[in-house]
Amino acid sequence: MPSSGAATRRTTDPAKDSAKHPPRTARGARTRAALVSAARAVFERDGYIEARLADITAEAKVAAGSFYTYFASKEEVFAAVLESVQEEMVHPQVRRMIDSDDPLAVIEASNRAYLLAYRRNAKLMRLLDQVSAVDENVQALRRARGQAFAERNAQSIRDLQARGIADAEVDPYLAATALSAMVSRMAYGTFVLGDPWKLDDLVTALTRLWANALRIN
Amino acid sequence: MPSSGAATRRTTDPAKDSAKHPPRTARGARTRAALVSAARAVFERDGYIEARLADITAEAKVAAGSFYTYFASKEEVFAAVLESVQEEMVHPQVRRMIDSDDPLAVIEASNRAYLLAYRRNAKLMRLLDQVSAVDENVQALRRARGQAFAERNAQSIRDLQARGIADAEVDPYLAATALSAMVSRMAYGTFVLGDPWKLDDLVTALTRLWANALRIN
Amino acid sequence: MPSSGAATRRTTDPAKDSAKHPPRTARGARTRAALVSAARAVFERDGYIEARLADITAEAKVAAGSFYTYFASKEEVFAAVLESVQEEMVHPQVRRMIDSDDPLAVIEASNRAYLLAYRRNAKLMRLLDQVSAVDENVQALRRARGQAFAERNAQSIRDLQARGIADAEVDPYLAATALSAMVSRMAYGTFVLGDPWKLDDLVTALTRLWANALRIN
Amino acid sequence: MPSSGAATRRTTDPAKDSAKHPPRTARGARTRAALVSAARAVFERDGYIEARLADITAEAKVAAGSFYTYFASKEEVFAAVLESVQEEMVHPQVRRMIDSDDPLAVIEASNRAYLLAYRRNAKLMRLLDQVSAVDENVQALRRARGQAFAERNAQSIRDLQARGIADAEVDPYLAATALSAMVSRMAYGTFVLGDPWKLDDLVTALTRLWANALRIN
DNA sequence: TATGAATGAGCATTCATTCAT
DNA sequence: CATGAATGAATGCTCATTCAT
Repeated sequence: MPSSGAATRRTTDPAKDSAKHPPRTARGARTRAALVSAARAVFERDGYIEARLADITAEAKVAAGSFYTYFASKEEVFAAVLESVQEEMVHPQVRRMIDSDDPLAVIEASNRAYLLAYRRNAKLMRLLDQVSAVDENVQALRRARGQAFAERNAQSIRDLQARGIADAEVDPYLAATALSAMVSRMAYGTFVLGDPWKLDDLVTALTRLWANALRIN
Repeated sequence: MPSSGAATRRTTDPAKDSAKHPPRTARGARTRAALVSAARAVFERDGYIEARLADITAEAKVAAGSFYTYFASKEEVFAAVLESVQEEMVHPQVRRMIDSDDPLAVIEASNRAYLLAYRRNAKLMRLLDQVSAVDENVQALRRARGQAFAERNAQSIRDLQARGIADAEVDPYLAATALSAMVSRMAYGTFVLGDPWKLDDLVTALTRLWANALRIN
Repeated sequence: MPSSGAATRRTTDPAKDSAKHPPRTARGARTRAALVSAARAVFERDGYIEARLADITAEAKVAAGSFYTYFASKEEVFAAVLESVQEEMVHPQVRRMIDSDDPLAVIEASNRAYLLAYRRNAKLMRLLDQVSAVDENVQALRRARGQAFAERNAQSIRDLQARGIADAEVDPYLAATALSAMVSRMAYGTFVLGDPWKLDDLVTALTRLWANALRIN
Repeated sequence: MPSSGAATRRTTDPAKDSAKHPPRTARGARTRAALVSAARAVFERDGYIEARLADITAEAKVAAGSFYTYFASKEEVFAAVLESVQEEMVHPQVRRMIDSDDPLAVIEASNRAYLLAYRRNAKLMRLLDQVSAVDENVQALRRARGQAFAERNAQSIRDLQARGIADAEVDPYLAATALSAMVSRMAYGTFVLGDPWKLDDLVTALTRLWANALRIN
């Protein structure tokens, strides 16, 4: 409402033409990048809800109106922030188990990698959690990502079951979802909420729980 | 709470007399109750952030100003809402395992009870999740509650370990936390986000994973 | 976006609940009246387009936000202004000619009355013209009013034709519309645009043209 | 223009070099033409008030800044648009009556020509009406044009009066103004507002009214 | 000349909070 | 206690206009 702002002007609302077209100039690219970077800083500092567009433009040392050259809303910059950190966001997964692999070692490595990545991006993860609670698009994005990982992990579990070294009774997809959730939630507690676990203890314990849960060996 | 660079937003004195003396008359009690009930409805409908005090007073069929007779802020009504549903909030836990119990049956019963309670209060749980992402007090409350349950479950695990029927290698408290997190997160996915698990399948699978994880038997 | 103003909040847009409910207090009634009166003054001074809600609230010596207690938009206050001057707006019409009347005298009287009323409300008429050019609702209102008068005048013409003292060849409704338009347009030119006609000359000339056009006698 | 109490809104120096020297190259001429053409399209589509310079430059496939190479403001492009359609704008008039002409036939032909021209340029006329309500220059232009036609028609009337075939009692200039207004207003109603008159009926009726009004014959 | 990014004043609108009745 | 009108700071957003390239 956005009609929002000044009086509504357009009678035809072209669905808030998103995307705004990318910068056509080097200067434009710089400004856009400054905005995305400033947005990340402000979001991480103040949280998504409290973040004011004015704070973002101030942080980017850019005029208030310039924001709208590149983004149509707070949601949109947030999406751009996510995009810009996509590789950091990559959810490390339990790699596909290969016959030759030692399953325990693979699980441990995966968990360690996941937790390290989480710790590295703890602020971002907190942010993502906040936004998910409020923005349906982000929530959907997050679910989709989670499901993709669950599916991969499910495949690993199927492999192990096929090799006869994992409990054949558990539903691979449900188990993958649940165990991933367990690890993810512990990472959240530790790195976002500040639960006082030590990384190595976490890795050891979660790996053992995970392996036990699948009755590996 | 953001230590934003932006100007202070609230003009209210932080030392504001919170807790607002309780109603002294029957009429006052009724009004207060109407506000709490309306607040819950509005919060569940619109979410915490979107909820306007005006909506709450409207829903309660009470004048806007009357709100401040009983509460000093949105946070405060929310606390009152939580208070009013405290018993529903009681987090069913894995009951202390007693020698005579069949551990598996106990775990299954606990999980089923937990999931049923979660399903019954799904709206509230979603709400709690939203508010936690935004209000530090609620977040702290939630953590405290979670830790209490974890501690109880940890004790159960210690018992099982002492009886020699659970993996002695796992840290009881960490395991309790992680497994509780797993169940809780699956409940959230299912009843809040709408993941399409069936209750019985969930109970069965989570119970098996939990039992396996502790190498029970 | 309306969206509009701050970020869009409601997911359910109840079609901009117009009407806002009338004041329930004497004070409220006074404030509302002050706003309507201020709005009229500002509209007449600055024109509809240039009028700022801030100017209106300032003129009414009322806080900016109070505007929205009674109106949802500029259009809505404008409607209230029109309502408040409804009787002044009453378009004097050519009264139904009765057998005993002297048609010429009736026409002259009607035209004089119309022109006087127009002169009295010249600012308002200018305003109405401006808004009609921009707001479809007002345009529709104006047309409806015009058509009603045309219909009455048409009936007068039919009477005269029936009595054999008006040109039977002219379409009564079309003639009524056209001759009313002629008078109205001259009033606009004179009292709004400042064409230098003298009232009596106008009355005389228009009456003669009108009577001639119908070949009265 | 409002002598509003509000702060001055435009920062532009009123002594701004209007008229912007004409294009010096062929390319410049093309760009200017594209802007004028785009402006007309946008004005007719969105109305003068709603039209954004950005829409015009977009429609012209020209950069935003290029606008100011040729025009200093929206008013100025609008003037250029009017200029570019000047011949279409030519208000067909009641041609000077020549002794040999059949006055009725001349009037009918003039009215028909006028109405046809109006129909052809209905969008433009609507636009002109809108802008007149807001821009004093355009309003003045329109009045001047109207007066010129009135003067010509007045001369025709004088001729007819001199020939003894028109009512000598009517003021030629006032009558010319009033009858022109009548026709013009009916054209507006029909072609802009959508009153359901048929062209031929209009021509017939207006011609008869006009002729009657002057007591021709 | 053309480009398109940057600017920033200007304005509408929301809503928690106060307070006279 | 209840009422509901008044308040006004806070903020998002628009768009004419400038200017470096």
